[in-house]
Amino acid sequence: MVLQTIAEFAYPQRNGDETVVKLKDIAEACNVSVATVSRALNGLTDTNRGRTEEICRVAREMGYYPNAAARALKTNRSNNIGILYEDKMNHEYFSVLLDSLRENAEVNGYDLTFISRTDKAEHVKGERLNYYEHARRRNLDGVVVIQADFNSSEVIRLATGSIPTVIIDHEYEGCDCVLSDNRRSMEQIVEAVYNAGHRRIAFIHGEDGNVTRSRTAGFYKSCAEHGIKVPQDYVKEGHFHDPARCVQPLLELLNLPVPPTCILFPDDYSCLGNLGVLEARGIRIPEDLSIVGFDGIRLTEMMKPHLTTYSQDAWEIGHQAIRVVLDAIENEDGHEPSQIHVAGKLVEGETLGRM
Amino acid sequence: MVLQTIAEFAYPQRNGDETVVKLKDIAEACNVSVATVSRALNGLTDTNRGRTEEICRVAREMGYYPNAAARALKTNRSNNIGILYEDKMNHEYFSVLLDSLRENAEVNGYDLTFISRTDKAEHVKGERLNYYEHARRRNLDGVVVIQADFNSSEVIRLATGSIPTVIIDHEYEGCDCVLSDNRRSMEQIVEAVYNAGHRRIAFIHGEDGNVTRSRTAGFYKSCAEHGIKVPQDYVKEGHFHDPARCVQPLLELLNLPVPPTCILFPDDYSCLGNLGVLEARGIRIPEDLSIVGFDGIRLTEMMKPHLTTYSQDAWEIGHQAIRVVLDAIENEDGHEPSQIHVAGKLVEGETLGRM
DNA sequence: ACAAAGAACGAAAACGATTGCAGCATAATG
DNA sequence: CATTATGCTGCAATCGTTTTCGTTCTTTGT
Repeated sequence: MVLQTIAEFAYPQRNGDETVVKLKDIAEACNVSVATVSRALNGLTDTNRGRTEEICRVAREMGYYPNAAARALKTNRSNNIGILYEDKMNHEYFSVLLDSLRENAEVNGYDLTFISRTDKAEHVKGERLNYYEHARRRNLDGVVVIQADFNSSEVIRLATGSIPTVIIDHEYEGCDCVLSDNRRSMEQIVEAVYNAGHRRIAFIHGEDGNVTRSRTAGFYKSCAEHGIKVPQDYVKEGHFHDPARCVQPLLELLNLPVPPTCILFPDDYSCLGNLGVLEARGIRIPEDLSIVGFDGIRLTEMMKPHLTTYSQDAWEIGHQAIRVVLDAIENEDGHEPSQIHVAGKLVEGETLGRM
Repeated sequence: MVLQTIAEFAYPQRNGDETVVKLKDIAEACNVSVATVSRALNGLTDTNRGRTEEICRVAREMGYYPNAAARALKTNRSNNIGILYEDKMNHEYFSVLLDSLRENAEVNGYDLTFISRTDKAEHVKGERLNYYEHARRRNLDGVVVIQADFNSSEVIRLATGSIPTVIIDHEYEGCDCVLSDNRRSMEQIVEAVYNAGHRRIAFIHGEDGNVTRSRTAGFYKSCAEHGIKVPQDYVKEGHFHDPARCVQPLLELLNLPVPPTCILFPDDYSCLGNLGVLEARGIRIPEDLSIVGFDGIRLTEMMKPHLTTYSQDAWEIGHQAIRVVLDAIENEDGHEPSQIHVAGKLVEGETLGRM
């Protein structure tokens, strides 16, 4: 079956049509110079209308596509945007983000390339190439930093270098960045929990960092605004995407003399992964305890009961990131660094009960 | 705090060090010709030992890195490998695979670029660029197809074209491909289930395709080998990564006069997502029913009870894919197309009970 | 000591595109 | 009709490398 399909489409002249069409070929076919062809294909103004159309037609017929390397060499533009991330990307948020970046770059005619740090050049053998040099070497037009050690000199070098760079989920002063609006999202969550009647709200946050600080700030602020006084032992440190390291704080909360009626988790994973702990103690969700996750991973919708969580708009973040970096690239002079906060939205599941 | 850090590393001469060092600069500094510098840096033989070392030293000191575009133009090699995937990549398997590809490419001095199909060129405006042309145009040295419509003429064009291509999880005759050994993995699962004492084993498989066929074949084969006669209505069609579309077949199985004692799901998602259905009917896992997933996503370890599943070795698949495509690239003539099957391993959770 | 071989290097031609400049028509203007 | 403006076009330089080929100078063998 499959073989049939292949045969059907097979290209017997496997090497036959491998000649690459270049400007020169079109020029000869049209009896004009390469310069004219180049101008015509690039849609420059000073070209004869009729001839331009003919050249374009012939180019299409001959299957012409510009050689990216030659063009990059000459114009110093690669139509390529670098993606920097250091750790593994085993998180749905990143997957969606990456998809978004790719698609948004694509519609603008840009490709995405991962920035690595190795190089085969002899004279630097063994040495690690720094990100910035790598980006320069690859003629990248811009860079999107998805996830990295934001305090490393390397990343800062990149952000302050001459290549347009946008940072995701971290703030550098004077640099372009796009962030999930962590502060506001916590506020929204607290608001919803409050509206459901809860007054004893606990928060297990992730490890220290930008994200955690924003969320914690949002949590306290919103509680204060609703007149809730948060006991000190209602806020515990857990760990992102690591249920095992959230067990301890969770148990501490449950064992409190006056335990919370609702617990906010650092993310969906650490929440879902601890359902077993709750079940083991005979705690019913949401009758006995309400829980709220964060991220809105797909599984939260599939499970019973649906997890109440907060969906970060990873797609929009990617969209904005590309928009900003393209502006920096194509609008070189007039570009003003901007810090964009992207809001997500609460996903109403079934684990937040009314009190 | 963050600002401090930035200030610390700040590069006040934000444009000062932006001059790019090229061969010519090194040549002048060393009083030799560019040709010599090029040869020295590339480690060619016909160069003086002492001078070569000096040139390398100077190059390093001046912070030289070759211009990728110029090199690509001249050598017709970009040190760039294309990645093709069409759908969204919201699946852990793909994330790991991508990470693996990236890292394995990186240690070999290659970068990864996504293949898209748009282009800004005037004469093709509006028309979709086909994958093959895009790959050529970008001077990609090789392509890894992660996920695509394998029956489309475009993909086949790519696989049969002159650019080294390796296909993941699909078989084309005469083409390089790396696959999860779906057949064998099902056999291993059935074996484990059999050893746990089960004789009434049902299988909900995913939608039709290569993967499903291999798994189904493995299922039947292994059952036969163990002397199990599989009733026709023990094998149902479900859908990958879509719990909702697995509910129907699941219910049909549960309502059977002689229901199975163990159900194999197409993947972890469709399994986990249906735990609620089972719970709603008061079915205890694994006392009343054993279930087995597929994929080994992280959440399966975090949940209680741990899901018994089968972990595909995505990392190894990526490793092999890069190995194969690099061989095809660098060993152009002597390369023999190979079909590599990568085995995974059973993850013993707690949802497979003894009968 | 002399021819042949070998080692190391430089000059220059590519690679395929873009673009400033000059030229040559033709059209517009006085 | 002479002059200037305008619209297209081609020539050639250029981007930063790699690589062929020839030259020079040193080494080796007899």
